[in-house]
Amino acid sequence: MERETEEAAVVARAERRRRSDAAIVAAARELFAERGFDRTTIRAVADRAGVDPGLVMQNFGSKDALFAAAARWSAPIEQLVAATRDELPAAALHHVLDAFEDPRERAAALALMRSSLTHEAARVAMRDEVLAPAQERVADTIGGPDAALRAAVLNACMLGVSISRYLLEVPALVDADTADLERILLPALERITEPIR
Amino acid sequence: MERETEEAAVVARAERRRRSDAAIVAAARELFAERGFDRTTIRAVADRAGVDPGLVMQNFGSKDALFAAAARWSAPIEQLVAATRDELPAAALHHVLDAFEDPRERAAALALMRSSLTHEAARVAMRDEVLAPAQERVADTIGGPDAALRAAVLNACMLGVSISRYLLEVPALVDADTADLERILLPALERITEPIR
DNA sequence: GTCTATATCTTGATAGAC
DNA sequence: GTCTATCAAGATATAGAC
Repeated sequence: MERETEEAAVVARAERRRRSDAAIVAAARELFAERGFDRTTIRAVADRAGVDPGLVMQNFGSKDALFAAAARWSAPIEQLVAATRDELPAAALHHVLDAFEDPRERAAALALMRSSLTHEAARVAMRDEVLAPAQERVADTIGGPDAALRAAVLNACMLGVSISRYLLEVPALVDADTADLERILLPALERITEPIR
Repeated sequence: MERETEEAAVVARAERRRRSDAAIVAAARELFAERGFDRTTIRAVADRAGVDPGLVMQNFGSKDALFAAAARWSAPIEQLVAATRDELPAAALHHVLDAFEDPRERAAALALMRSSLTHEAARVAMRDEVLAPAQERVADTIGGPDAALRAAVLNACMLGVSISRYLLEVPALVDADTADLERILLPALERITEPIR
């Protein structure tokens, strides 16, 4: 009997730990997304998660490690690899816009994006783990001598629209819906991915 | 004679003040461009300018005021208003790229751009004093119901390319020269500014 | 597992000597 | 005009009690 209660205690402890960590990561994601890395404090994360600041350090080790756990953004690139050249512009557009639909993914994406200009780890993650894989897939589908540059420009345009819409909050882009963006953006993206004349 | 030496002293004092301020603003511009608002300290600015930290506060009052003096970016929009609809894509492209040629303007532009995602004053300045005026001029030239949105998307793409190239340092964009960017980007921008079919 | 207390550092800003 | 000295606030991180 003693054995069982011990096991139960271990399970309960692990469960509590799991819940605490989940709450901490969720709170960190939100705050990093709202304020960026530098202006987000361990204390503020602990407050929002309803735990003690010391616990955050205990469980994650450092602020940088917490950021890495919270701002990891892995947009699924299946739709990107599956797309033919003709489908590429629409696939790229929705590849990005879809990321801002699911609240969790949205917060993680915003956290990484907002910090990518002022936090070195975020910049490298954005460039090498988010943009580079997408660029590679797109370049493969485009082909030709300028493929890498064309894919990079396509990426850059989608990034600029995302930043303007979700971070800078440019009115015209905030007010626009998905259909508006498709109507204006798709023809332009087609000119980037189209075969060399 | 006493009068004249007094005047000379005043002039010399004003001259020294002018030089100190210029050195401080130049140093601040560089550091804000390199590290952003939060990671730039008054002490670091003073060090690079070769003056005392106290002098920076004395002459500018606050870190925010120093940022406003250093990161003010007023890209000339004459070429943008003068452009016809056909000339608009090229004018918009060079409107941006030219800003990164002159070292002083480049540093001021980078300072504002880098901080615009994490510093509220920089975000508002970027949105309302840099993007909005350009958007207005472009929209006027484009005309039609979607003019504002089209102009905003054009702005966003140029911003995304600038951020990817100068801040994130995406290799394919860093390696590209002006001619490369024109070749890839211009046809795409034309699709944004062209008349409704 | 969780929290308290605190060490250590760094910041923006101020007061006053020179 | 410029610099020295210092304040007060806030940060991350650590050690140890519970």
